[in-house]
This record gives sequence, C-alpha cells and structure tokens, in this order.
Amino acid sequence: MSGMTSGVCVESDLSSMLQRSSASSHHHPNHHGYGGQGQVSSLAPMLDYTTEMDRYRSSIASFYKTNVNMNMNVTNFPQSAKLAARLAAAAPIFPPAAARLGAMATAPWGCHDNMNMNMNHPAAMFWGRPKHVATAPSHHHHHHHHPSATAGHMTSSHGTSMHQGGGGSAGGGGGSGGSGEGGGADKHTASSLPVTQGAAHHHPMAPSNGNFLHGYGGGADCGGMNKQGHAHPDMMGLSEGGNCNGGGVMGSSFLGGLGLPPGVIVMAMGSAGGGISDAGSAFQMTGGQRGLTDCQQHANSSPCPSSSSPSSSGVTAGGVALSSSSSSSSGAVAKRKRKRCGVCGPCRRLINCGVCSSCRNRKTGHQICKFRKCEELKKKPGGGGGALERPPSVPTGEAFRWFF
DNA sequence: TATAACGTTGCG
DNA sequence: CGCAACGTTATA
Repeated sequence: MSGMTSGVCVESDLSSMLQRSSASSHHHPNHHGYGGQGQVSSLAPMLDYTTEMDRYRSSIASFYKTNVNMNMNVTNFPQSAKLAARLAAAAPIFPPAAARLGAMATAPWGCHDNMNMNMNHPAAMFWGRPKHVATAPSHHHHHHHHPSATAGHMTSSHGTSMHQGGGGSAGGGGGSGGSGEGGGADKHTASSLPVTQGAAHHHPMAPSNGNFLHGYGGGADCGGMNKQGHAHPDMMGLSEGGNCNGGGVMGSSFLGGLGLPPGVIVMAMGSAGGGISDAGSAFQMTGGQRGLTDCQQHANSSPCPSSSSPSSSGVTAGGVALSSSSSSSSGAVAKRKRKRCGVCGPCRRLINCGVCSSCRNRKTGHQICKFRKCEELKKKPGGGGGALERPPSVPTGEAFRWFF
C-alpha cells in the first residue's frame, strides 16, 4: 500500500493522510457507497487497472512532482494530446465538483469527510454510478464514526472511493480505467491486494457483482478498445492528475499538514474550489475546454435545467460553473443542445469503446460511444425528475457558501 | 473547415 | 421500444 499511495497521486495521498488522521485504518470509507449499489463491484476491472495504474503512477508521480501545481496541464503527457485534453477536461470535471461537494458538505464537520472528498476524485474514476452516487449517500451509515447526521448528503463523498482506501490510489485509478480494458488477468493477482482489503471491510459489495456497469461491462469487452486502450493509461493518469490538481494538491497539503480544523478545511476547500476553477481554466487551456464547457453548461442546462440554473445561478450547484457566462443566458436559449453532465459513469469514461455501434459508425452515426453516453442525456430531454446528482451537490454548495 | 456530439426522425 | 442515420450545433 504505502508505496502505492505515495506514488499515486496527491489525491491519494490526501485520502490516505486524511484517513490516517481521522482513523487509522479501517474504516474507511469504503464502505459505502457504491457498495450498496454494487457499482464498485467492478473490482476486477479495477485490479487490472491497478496494475497499470502503478505504471502510470510512477510516471505520474514524477510528473506531479514536477508539475505539482494545479496547472499540471495535460501538456505534460506524452500521449496524444487529444486524449489528454479530454481527460483533462473530463477528469477535472467531476472531481472537482465532487470534491467540492464533499468538501463543502463535510468541511464543516470534520476531517473524515475530507477524506471523502478526496475520495471523490477517485470516485470519479470509477464507473460509477452516477445516479447512485448522488443518491447513495444517504445510506452508508456504516461509517463508524462520522460526524453525524449530516452525513447524509455527503453522498459522493463517501462512497466513492474509499474502498480503495488503503490502496486507494490504486483503486481509484484502477477503477476508472477499469472499464476499458479487461485485460491483464495476470495482473489481478498483484492488484488483488487492494481488493482484498477492500473486501474485508467493505461491505457487501461483492466483488463479483456485476453491477458495475453493465454497460461498462461492455466496455470491458471493449478489450478491443485496446487501440484506444493505451489511452486509458493516459486517461487514468490524467484523470488522477486532474483531480489532484484540481484542488487535491493544495488541499492535501493543507489537510495533511494542518490539523485541519473544520474552518481551515473549508478554506481549503474554498481554495480548492478556487483552485478548481482555476484548474478548470487551466484545463481549458489545455484543451479541456470541451469538458469544462460541458460541465458548466450542463450545469446550466442539462442536468437540471430548471433546478440547477435557477438555484445555482451559476457557480453553486454545478460546481464548476464558473462563468459560462454567455451560455448562462439560462432563460433565453434554454433549449440548446444539452451537454454531458460530466459526472455520471459514462461521462467519466473518457474513452470510446471502439466496438459499439456508435463508435463504429461514428462517421455516419454522429453519436458518442454508447458507453460514454451521458446518463443525463439518455434520460431524456425534459428530465423533470432527475435531480439526484445535482441536488446533493446543491445543498452542499449552499453549505459551502455559508462559510463565505 | 473538421471533428465531436446532441436531437430528431425513420425503420425494424 | 430500441437502433441507426441524418441534421444541427458546438468547439478546436
């Protein structure tokens, strides 16, 4: 574990740190979340990725050191810029958002949560379940301690990632990539480590559950993806990096170093938030634009057009929505194309499976990979109900504001 | 201008 | 109802 942690990314560190601080080892977070949903289940995939992740990590790690800052624009990545860009974009998207959420929500309370935040990032990676994520939160009780009641909203925070807890980093990384390659069974073994742990504590998430994305399953199949496959790594890396960057880095330092009084934390978060936004911009620079934009926009329109826009008025909810100013016109255009939410599993995906009809017919179909199709968009246009994802966040956001 | 993706429509 | 393709929009 240790190795992993350090290596991986800051975020992981954070999480680990946090964990330590708060609780020593167990607990974690794992539990949750997803557990219920089973999403996480995809341990297997994770494993695979885990291994790979290691590689990346190393690279990333170094990379990090070098570029530690939030700016770590993807640029560094050797790989295809595009992917990188995307990744960057994508990654940043939720993580930050999630992070914020988590942060905000938790901030007030305590460290624990913080961890969660971090976790979020990772979370981003895993397949996830978009919705669940949002919803899931409620339960998790298990955490042992936690602060209290509020726990509820933390939603994403917990669940997400934790199980990786120990191996967190690994897990996270793996997770995200997971879907894609199904590849190296062999590796599993090694990777199994994390899993084991996770399993132990975790709950019921049966490793096997297939839950984890049916869709993704497909993704896995995508083994074919290989062509793009290598991309994963990048992605993974990026994503992690992105996350870290986003606020992770900073946050970590704070948290870790400081004791982290709630207030402080908050600040961190705030900063993180700021950072995030910055990151966002950074990403954009990189080319992540699209991603960002998506986020922002979706904030306005897609996810919860109605709810989000109004309430959020901008920054709040979506999390990222900094300035989409123009588009924000909210009322006016309203019916534009909806954008990907950026937080759902598919959106997190980042890579095209290459085997689905959409991928194969991209030229004629003009459709995004099925595995990457945003849940929100799938939902349908009107979308009246949905709300889950954002909602949680929203509250969070508010909480967040309070501080300010 | 090229590419990616959303929205809509037509077909099975 | 689901899928595939077309048209359109958005971004680089």
